[in-house]
Amino acid sequence: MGQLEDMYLFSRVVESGSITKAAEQLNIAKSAISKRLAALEHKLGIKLINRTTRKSSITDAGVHYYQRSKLIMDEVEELNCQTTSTARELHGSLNIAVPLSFGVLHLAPALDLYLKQHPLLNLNIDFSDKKIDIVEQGVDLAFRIGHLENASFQARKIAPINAVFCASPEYLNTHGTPQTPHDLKAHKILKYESAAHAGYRFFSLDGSEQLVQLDTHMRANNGDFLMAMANAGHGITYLPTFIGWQALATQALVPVLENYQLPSMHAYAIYPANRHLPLKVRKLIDFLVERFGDNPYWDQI
Amino acid sequence: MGQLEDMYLFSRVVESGSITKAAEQLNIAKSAISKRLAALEHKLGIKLINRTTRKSSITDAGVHYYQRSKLIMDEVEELNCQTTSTARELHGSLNIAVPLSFGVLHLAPALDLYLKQHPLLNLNIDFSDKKIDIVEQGVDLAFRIGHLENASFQARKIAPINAVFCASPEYLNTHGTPQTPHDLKAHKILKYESAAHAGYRFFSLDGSEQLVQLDTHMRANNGDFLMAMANAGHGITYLPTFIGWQALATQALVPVLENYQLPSMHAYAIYPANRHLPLKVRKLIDFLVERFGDNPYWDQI
DNA sequence: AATTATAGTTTCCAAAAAGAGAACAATAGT
DNA sequence: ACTATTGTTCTCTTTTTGGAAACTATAATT
Repeated sequence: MGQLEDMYLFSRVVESGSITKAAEQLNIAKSAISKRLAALEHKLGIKLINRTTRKSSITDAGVHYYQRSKLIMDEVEELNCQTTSTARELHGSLNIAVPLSFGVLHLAPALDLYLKQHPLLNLNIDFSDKKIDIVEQGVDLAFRIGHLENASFQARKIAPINAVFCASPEYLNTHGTPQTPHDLKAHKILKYESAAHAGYRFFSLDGSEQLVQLDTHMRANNGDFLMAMANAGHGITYLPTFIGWQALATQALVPVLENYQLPSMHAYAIYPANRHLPLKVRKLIDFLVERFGDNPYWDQI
Repeated sequence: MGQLEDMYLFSRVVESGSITKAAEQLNIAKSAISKRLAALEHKLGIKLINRTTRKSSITDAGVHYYQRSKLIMDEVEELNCQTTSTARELHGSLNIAVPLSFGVLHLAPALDLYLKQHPLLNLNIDFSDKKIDIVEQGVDLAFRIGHLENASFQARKIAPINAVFCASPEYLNTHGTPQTPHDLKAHKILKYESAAHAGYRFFSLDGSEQLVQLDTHMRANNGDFLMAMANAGHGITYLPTFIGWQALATQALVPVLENYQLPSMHAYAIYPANRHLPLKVRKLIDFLVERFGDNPYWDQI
């Protein structure tokens, strides 16, 4: 195998953190990686990765080689696209990680369309709400909903995410309809995700702000489940419209506290902070931005 | 084989001008080149070289791919050196073409030393006075003596080349010693090379210039032969000091017309006008410049 | 126009390289 | 000390690659 392929192999080892993980991601035997890495090191005459039985650490020379290799691989990729794309379609594989609900509900149909437009692309998709390390996992593209904390990657907004407090009419009939954030304390709250943010920060329409701590009746890391529970009258949930739009449209769920807002959120496409992002990925992002836009279809009802 | 290796293969085909020549230079069967080039084109989805049975011409896409490939290969080469050289010697192969006389007399001893300093280098040397196309031949380095006409390559002066009209004492005793350029018309001239420059342009020490056409008694494209003939009393020759220095020192040959000069010449190292010249080549040039200098040993007597 | 010479392709076969899988070795964490 | 896990080594199989010669097409020659 060629030098360029060795570079790729090596970069996968570096990014995934171990030979074993790299082998899994690349779907080849770890013995192959071990051998080729050793061969590369022998050819260069210098150790790139210090290996102990339990952990590997990159050497100084390895860091340098890795960084330069990245640039070179980017250039090759770019050249291949440039040379090819004049006469050909987007092709190759698209490795993406998507959050469960948003992925199933909105990305899946969009990807279906995108792949029909570019039949030479093949898709490798991982549904999960875990916040993966895109570099370590070696994915081309992932998605985040909410806010971006660290910026160890590039990001682009693909849609605004609105959410409303809502409940089933039956529930509200029984328990009453809250008029102020404070009223929520008397209600059963169905909350998304972990204990990370224990309180909600409300902005009223006149601009004033209040923080309200709420006990939760149920907690889950899946929006569809929370919607189903709200539908079944289990309480009030703060539901993104991309999940609840249809239920809200049919009045199966009714919004409450419409005069108050919580901090706005966005859906982001995130990708490794490389110098160059492959055309197939950029095009996909463009496509999604175009499809969802500033006022996505699920908010247009 | 890897993509990078394909690039190299392709560039050799482009530079040599044909698959067959590239195969000869690379010492592999032309069938291999044909197959791999076809595979590369297939992968890119575009023809890089238009082939007819008798000649090949590069396509537009091919030109683009070639140029970009060159840059990429340079970067890889540079990276390899950088990564490697911290802990290792110069290595790899050195492909050079040298002129016959100068090569045997002065480059050979220098190369001997250089290779002893860098034992991991292996040498591939072609002695010939033909002016080869360094790109087409795929050599790393070649040498020219005289003047550079076209500049389809980079060049660096490695030594001044002086030459004097001289003859054996016996000859001068018999035929007399010329005092002016014009006097040479009465002498037997042993001339280097072809009919290219039929006349000599003399500069006298006071700066005046005169062109003298001389008939030649003997013509050869080998300086050693001309020196031997002059030694044997066959006539007057315009002999570079790098050939004649010892004969001149021992008075086996005596200079004439020392008050006149011909246009000055230099020995040049020439190399392809790439962006980056390999370290092993640059070091060799440095070494030669250092060794010969502005006043080479053959002129210090 | 027929012939010749040459450049590239194809085909077949041998050789080399690469990957899989299992056994093995080494060590960090328990 | 034990265990789990990581990387290496070994053998075997599969895949890829390269060489040789036959084949094809066409430019140059006659």
